[in-house]
Amino acid sequence: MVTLAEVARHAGVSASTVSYVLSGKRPISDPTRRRVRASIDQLGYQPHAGARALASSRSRIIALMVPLRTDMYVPVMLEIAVAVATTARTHGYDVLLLTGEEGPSALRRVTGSGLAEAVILMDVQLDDGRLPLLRGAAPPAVLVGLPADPAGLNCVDLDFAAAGALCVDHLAGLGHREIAVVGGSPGVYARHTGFAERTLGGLRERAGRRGVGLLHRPCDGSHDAVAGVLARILDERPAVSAFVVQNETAVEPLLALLRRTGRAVPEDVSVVAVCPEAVAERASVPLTSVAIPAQELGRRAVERLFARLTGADGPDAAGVELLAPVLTVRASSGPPQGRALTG
Amino acid sequence: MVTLAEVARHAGVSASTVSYVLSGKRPISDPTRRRVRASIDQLGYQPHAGARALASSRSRIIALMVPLRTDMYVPVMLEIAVAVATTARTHGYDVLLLTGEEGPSALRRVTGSGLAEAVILMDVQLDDGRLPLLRGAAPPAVLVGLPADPAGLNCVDLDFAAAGALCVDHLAGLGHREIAVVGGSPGVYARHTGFAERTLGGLRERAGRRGVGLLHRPCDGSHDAVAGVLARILDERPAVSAFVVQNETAVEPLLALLRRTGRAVPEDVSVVAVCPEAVAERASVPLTSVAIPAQELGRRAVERLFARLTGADGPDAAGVELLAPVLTVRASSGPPQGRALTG
DNA sequence: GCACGTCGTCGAAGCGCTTCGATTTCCTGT
DNA sequence: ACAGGAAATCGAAGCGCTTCGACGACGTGC
Repeated sequence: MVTLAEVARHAGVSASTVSYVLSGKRPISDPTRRRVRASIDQLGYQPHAGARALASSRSRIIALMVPLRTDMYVPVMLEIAVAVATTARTHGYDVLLLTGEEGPSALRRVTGSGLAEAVILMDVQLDDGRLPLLRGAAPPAVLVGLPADPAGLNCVDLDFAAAGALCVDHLAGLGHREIAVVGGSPGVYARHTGFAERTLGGLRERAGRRGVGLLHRPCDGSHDAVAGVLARILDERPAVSAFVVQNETAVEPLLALLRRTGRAVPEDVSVVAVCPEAVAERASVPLTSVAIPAQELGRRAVERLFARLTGADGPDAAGVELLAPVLTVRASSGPPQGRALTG
Repeated sequence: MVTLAEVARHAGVSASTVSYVLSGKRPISDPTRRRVRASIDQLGYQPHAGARALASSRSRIIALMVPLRTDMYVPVMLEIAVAVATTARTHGYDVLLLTGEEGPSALRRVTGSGLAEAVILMDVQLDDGRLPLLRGAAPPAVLVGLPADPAGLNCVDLDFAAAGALCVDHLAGLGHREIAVVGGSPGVYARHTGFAERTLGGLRERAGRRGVGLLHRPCDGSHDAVAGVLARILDERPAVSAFVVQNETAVEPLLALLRRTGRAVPEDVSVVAVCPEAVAERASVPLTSVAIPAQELGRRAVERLFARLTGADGPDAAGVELLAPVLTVRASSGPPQGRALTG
């Protein structure tokens, strides 16, 4: 292994000079810098990460905690993770992958040992067990998701409440009066996952305001579960003319079942989804949908972290950033049967 | 921050004694050990990762390189990654997340700087650009996947060739004489992704041996793409009575299309998939399938890495480990129309 | 032509840990 | 009762890097 000292000897300068060339923290004359750079290249020098972390007490690593459960939005999770890693690299940082398994103690471990300088948490519950560790100053953190009480926390998420409202607005605008919501799996609600409840809140609020009927049913992604839920919905509210789906695995089963029971989309029923663009575009009927901007979420989370890490710890060190939802109209939504679009 | 020295002072011993208590590399008397342990707990001591890595030249970190593309088996990728992280933790290691974006140089970086002791690579291409860096001794690595020439490399993967053969055996055993293969997206083949080509090889070899007709078509996962591919297959080979699908996103579209065109599964056509169990179980018709054992792959990869890392670098330091495929019969396969099961 | 500030570089002191003798203590065998 | 060992602990020397104060060699202002 090549060390700084060897580079220094090779370039005929002191070790500290090489260090300053690398860090740019003190001015170095042009000829010297050139010489050092050449030696570095020639010897293939790579600074030792541990030594660097020890001396500078900065590891240049951030930890990313992903949920271990795989019952929800898996592709979204991976996309966020990849975006986090990519964005971190542009700042010269690497990403340590933590699973939820170890629980809150994992945070203490990587943070207390100086392994990671900061943390990004995904899949935050409304009342997450990891939150107490994060309030206040101790370790810099950004949550992807929104807990019940975000005071003193740094959060980024899609504005799911607004997303829900947007769906209702779109459908009500088309003339629908009865909407059914096919939600995430029951476990998602049992865990009080923020995004699910917030979407529901937004849907309800806006439906109430516009005088539209709303029926919500959690739903597993399996074909059978969707069939059961659909049957019950149509039984309870025969007047339902539109569905909002917030469960990507339920999308195709739902469309298939509607087709099979002779309901054309969008002529007989409209379907609006909250899901990644890729899912909406490739569905058997291209879906009118509110996109889940996975990449953007990952990127924003990292940017906020670095703002906090490098910035002057300004007044906006903490705070919530909700991305505005965007609804894209595709083929799956239209005015309800027998009615013209009323505008 | 609490240091080793403070713990030592608090316990009334020398720093080295504390270190030996922690590492167990030298015998420490029971009373002393107890005292040290108590001090550690009381002070909330956590060893500094960088210092430890510097002094011992072991970072206790392995790097995991995941593909950045999201066109293939995304949930499988995440599941492998999580299994890798979890298994690594049981050995006291953490996992650094690398994306394919940086390319081979990322390997050099994390490895050359001592950041990671070893590497696990996912989504290996038949002729992967990262392979040259890995041949021979330099840095310990395990591939999840199988390149064209695995000489000198350490690989773990499902035996996709055997999986293909197994599918043919199952269908031929039921009496099918014409099989169509709905493959991964064209990009997968263009990139010469190992598993896709190996499955195809296994399918072809066994089909040839058993005198069964085989037609292969790459296929995107979108509904329209599946529709196109299906139409062409039925056009070219009207006698096709069974499908093998190796593309989880194509599964539901295919089933929906078969239904829509009045072909019952499994009465009129059989469908066998190579996909994760979860997908097979939850499909609109539960699928006879060869499982992709994501967790197992992740776990085995890590175990092999540690065998190599800690082991005596025995003769089997390198080598290929192919997991035997398991075919589970579910509802989607049966004898072809108008024929009894011949055994 | 002399005090003074700059610029570029060097030396040395750590950062917190591991590890390798060396040292002390206490047992064992005879 | 005494040499010889084993067992338990200590001290010190790094691991490779960053960083701070210091220092020589300049140019500048009067």
